[in-house]
Amino acid sequence: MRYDGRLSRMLHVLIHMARHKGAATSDLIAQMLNTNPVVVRRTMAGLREKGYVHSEKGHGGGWTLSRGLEEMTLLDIYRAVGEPPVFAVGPACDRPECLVEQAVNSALADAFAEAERLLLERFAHVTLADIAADFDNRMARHPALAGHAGSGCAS
Amino acid sequence: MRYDGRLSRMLHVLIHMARHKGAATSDLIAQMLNTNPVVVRRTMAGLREKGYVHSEKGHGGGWTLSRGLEEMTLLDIYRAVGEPPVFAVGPACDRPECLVEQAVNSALADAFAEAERLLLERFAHVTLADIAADFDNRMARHPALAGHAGSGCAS
DNA sequence: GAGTTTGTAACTTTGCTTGTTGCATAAGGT
DNA sequence: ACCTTATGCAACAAGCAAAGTTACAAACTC
Repeated sequence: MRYDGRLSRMLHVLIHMARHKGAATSDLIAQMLNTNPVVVRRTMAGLREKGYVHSEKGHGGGWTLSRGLEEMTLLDIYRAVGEPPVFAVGPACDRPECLVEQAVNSALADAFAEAERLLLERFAHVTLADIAADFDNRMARHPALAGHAGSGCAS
Repeated sequence: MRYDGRLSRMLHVLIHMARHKGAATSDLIAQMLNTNPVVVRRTMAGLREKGYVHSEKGHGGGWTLSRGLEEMTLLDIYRAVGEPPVFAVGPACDRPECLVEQAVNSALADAFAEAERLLLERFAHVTLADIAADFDNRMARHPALAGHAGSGCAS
């Protein structure tokens, strides 16, 4: 089963936007993510609804941040992209009649709930500014890799 | 993104097998899971390789447990079904050149690693016998729902 | 008004999981 | 011996969800 990369991609974009002067067009963002502008609009729409970004049409339009990176946590963005299911494994069926299956689901659900709680709690304590700071550290060590170079990710 | 239900299904089957006299054929198991025998063989093959179950051909053949439920943990079975990825969300790309993306991946990877550690540790402490005991409790409260009734799970 | 850019709907492509079919292999029953 | 019952396995088909694509309307700037 393949990963849902929306959270990762949006974090990536938001931090780039913070370093970008003026509005970033869907086209520009799509190039950064190696995808296409329609997909960008689709995903960014969620962030706009929650008030993290703003979009403007027409000449000079595009996307801008509505607040500082220190005011956005991983949890915020996770929720804004639609709170995709965290776990890739889960119950085979939601309302099993079989009592064995109920017992199995219950055991798994307990374990997953605990892990999810830990994960989201951690998400809540990491701001995008923290990640940007980590980026600055990496940048200081490898100044050559500053830009995006359009290379993105081949995978 | 849809769940991987292999772990759940195999737990379900193993507990049924423990209550079943003699070998259970792939066909019988398939009916319990509302699937078909080939899929059962495919998945059970992993458990056989790890030594949790045994299969025999021919008349009276089928699948049998190779050890008691108290000697199998959730972790064991999770590993036997191929250690499917636990998380449904993840990095958009594995070896990003972009330093921003590296910082993002690093932040996410830390959080996921911690949650996964917690989850697997919990898995290691739950035996199938624990789940079977829970089943017995449910059974005591709802004796009418004892069997499978072939209904399985419509979803 | 001309040129940009987002917004959105509909459709196509892609990748993965599951389901299905077909046949070889092995064991038991008569 | 021969037939029936099973697993083992490979190859193919179907279904589904995410991503990509196309097309066009709406809104904004110059």
